[in-house]
Formats: sequence, structure tokens, C-alpha cells
Amino acid sequence: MTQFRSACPIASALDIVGDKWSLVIVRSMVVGATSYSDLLSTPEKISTNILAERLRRLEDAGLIRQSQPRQGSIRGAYALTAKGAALIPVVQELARWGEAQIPDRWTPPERFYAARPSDYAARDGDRAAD
Amino acid sequence: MTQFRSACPIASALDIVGDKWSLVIVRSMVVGATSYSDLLSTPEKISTNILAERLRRLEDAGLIRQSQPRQGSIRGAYALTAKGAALIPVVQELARWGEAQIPDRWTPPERFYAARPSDYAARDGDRAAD
DNA sequence: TTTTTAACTTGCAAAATGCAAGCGAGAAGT
DNA sequence: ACTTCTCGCTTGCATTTTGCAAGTTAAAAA
Repeated sequence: MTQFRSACPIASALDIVGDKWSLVIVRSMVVGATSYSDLLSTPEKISTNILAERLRRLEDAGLIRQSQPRQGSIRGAYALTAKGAALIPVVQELARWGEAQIPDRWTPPERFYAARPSDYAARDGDRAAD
Repeated sequence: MTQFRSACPIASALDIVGDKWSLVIVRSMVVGATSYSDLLSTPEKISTNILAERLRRLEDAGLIRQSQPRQGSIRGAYALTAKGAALIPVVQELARWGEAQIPDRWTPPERFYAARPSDYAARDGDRAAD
């Protein structure tokens, strides 16, 4: 992203994550997805080029990081940074809205609503467990 | 919108409001915007065709309603429905994230964080004050 | 009765999204 | 050790969404 539309925190937040995919990627990571293929195999069927580009953008924005930069050109697993994990309350509120206002939605797993940003913040700079 | 990507409440919520403009329109209405021109004159500079289309979509989705259907073909003022007002916690969390994670953002007015969905729910079906 | 203003619509260019196929490197099978 | 498989992407192209600029319609104001 190049510029913010305004200095409004809401509009600016949406300049970063206000597309159809970024927050579903965050959701997937909150419930345990770490690899490219984890994120691809989600029921929403994101296409591979979009996933790759979104991961790059989210990494550039500092919301995720590569926890295992593999040897060769191939990249490994992804994890939320503290800044990315700070979005957890946002996706939890979205989930509550969706559950309450849209018929026949799934109930997220318990660990989803239990997740807290601080669970991730402490790990920043660490490598994921091998 | 025609279909949901999945039955996930988050993905589905984003199928409805997961674009760059819907939630800034909700934000504007929470802080008092009611007319088309109020919504146009926001610092984010939404273009008029997008605003018109978004208002139609939000109305079709039941998030807003026209509180004063004027005579002639011209439509009047808009208001949040209970379903739309239920998004208030979502935009409040987005605002908190933006304030905390993006440098130099505005602090929203007090009434923004004070707003509660129930302030709007009771008015559903009413006409706005003239 | 001419001019403004408010609420849009229309036309077209640009950007984002989506589908399908391909590619390079390491792991796995034989 | 050599072929095959899988993973993590990239590339090409069609479709959809977004954005800018200008035009339209009806009511209100001058």
C-alpha cells in the first residue's frame, strides 16, 4: 500500500486489512494454520496467486513473519506477529456478528474465542517450534 | 452478493462488509452522517458511483435503511438498522487496532467509542427526526 | 423563472481478483 | 541414482471491482 485515505484509524486499518482475504488468513492462523498449504486448503478456496501476494503484503505490513525461512528459495511456515495478533479482537467481533446476524454459520472452535493477542506477542522474534 | 465462500461466520461477514468502503460508511453513520452528501464529504473521498452502489448493497443486506423516502425518485436520509448497528463493536475494535498499531492516526470522538448497538436497535422501523 | 443544490447515473480507464497451468527444489519411493 | 511426488510458489489471461469525470433529474432557493 502506498498511502492512507485519511488519518482515521478505521479507514487506515481497512487500507491494510480491508479486503476479502487478509482477515480470513488471520483467522486461519489463529486456529492453527502455519504453512502455505494449510492456508490454501481452507474451505474458502483462495487462489494460489492471491494467497502468495497477500502473504507478501501482510509480511510487508508487519502482521505476519516467516518463522522458518527454509534453505533454498522456498519459504517455510508463517506466524502472526504481535501487530497481527492484535487483530484477534477484530476477527472475534466479526465472528460474533456473523454468528448472530447471518443464518446457518458455523460455530467457531472454543480456542478461537479464547485466543488472546498476548498469546502471540511473547513469541515475537522466536522461531516456531520444529 | 450471491453466495458465501463458506459457512464460516468471519468469511461470511467479510462477504458482506469486507471491502474498503462498507465499514467506513458505518463509521460515518455512527458519528452522525445521515445524508448522501454527508457520506460523500468524508475525508476519505469516496466516489459518488461507489457510494451509491454501496448504499444499495448495504440496504439490500439489511444493514441500513432509508429513513426518509422522499417524494420523486430521489432518496433521502439513511440510518443504521439493528443489524447494521450490531457492527459497531467491529468498527470500534478496528479503531482501537488502528490507533494502537498505525502511527499518527486521529483519536475518534468520545461518542464513537461510547456508541452501543442498542442505541440504534430501538429505533428500527421508526422514521428519523425531521 | 433562472440558478443552486442534493442525489444520484453513465461511460470508460485502471486495478484487484480469479482460474488454470507451469516451474524449481527438496523429499520420497524403488 | 534416478524417477516421481509434493510443496511453495510464479505466470498468463479473463472477469470483476474500483475509481475518475462528466452528465442528469427534481426540488429548493434566489
